[in-house]
Amino acid sequence: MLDLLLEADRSVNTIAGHFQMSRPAVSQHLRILLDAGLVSEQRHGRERRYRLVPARLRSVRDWVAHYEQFWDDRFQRLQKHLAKGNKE
Amino acid sequence: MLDLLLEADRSVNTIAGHFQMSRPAVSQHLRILLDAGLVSEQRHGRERRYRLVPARLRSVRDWVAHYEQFWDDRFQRLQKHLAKGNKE
DNA sequence: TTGACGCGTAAGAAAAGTCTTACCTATACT
DNA sequence: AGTATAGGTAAGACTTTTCTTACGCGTCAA
Repeated sequence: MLDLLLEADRSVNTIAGHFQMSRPAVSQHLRILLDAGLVSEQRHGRERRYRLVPARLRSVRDWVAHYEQFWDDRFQRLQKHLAKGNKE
Repeated sequence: MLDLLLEADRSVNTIAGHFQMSRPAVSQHLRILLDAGLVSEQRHGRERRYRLVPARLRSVRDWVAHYEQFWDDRFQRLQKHLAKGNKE
């Protein structure tokens, strides 16, 4: 669903067309994404188009990214250790 | 749990000590993370220490990050559109 | 204003996830 | 060998998620 929204804003029916599940099911998924702030809703007549909210996705990315410091820290510690070892 | 492993490799019991849930429950969580490749297992005697696998976390981050191109693309399209508008 | 369309929500069934206890194996200590 | 420790796995209870169908409300078009 996020992939679909990556291409363009889409209505519920359009999205549902790409899945096997029923329209209400898609609606419920979108509700979750909306509550999570990952998508926003635009009303156009009787349609509702959903759109990605990149800022929110960024915060998810950042949350995961923070675990990657791990290797850097570990590598630095190793380097320090080796530097000390050379002196002694 | 990932936060705990961010600090250092840890045994199951050590991890379980930080939670209210039972050790088997923690074991099951670790199994999931292991299957997902987010952590690795090192055996030390009768202990099993778990360690973050940053490469895998990176791929999660990248997966999310790719949705952020959205704004850039959209902005570029807008700029092109405006540029064209100025000429005409 | 009547019918069709787009969509949300409610209720309940079905499926998946997440615990706990009980039990088993492997390593370590004496 | 005998006992303690670390931890995985199985079975089952309980919770949560994720569907589906049925229905209601607003918008559009005749």
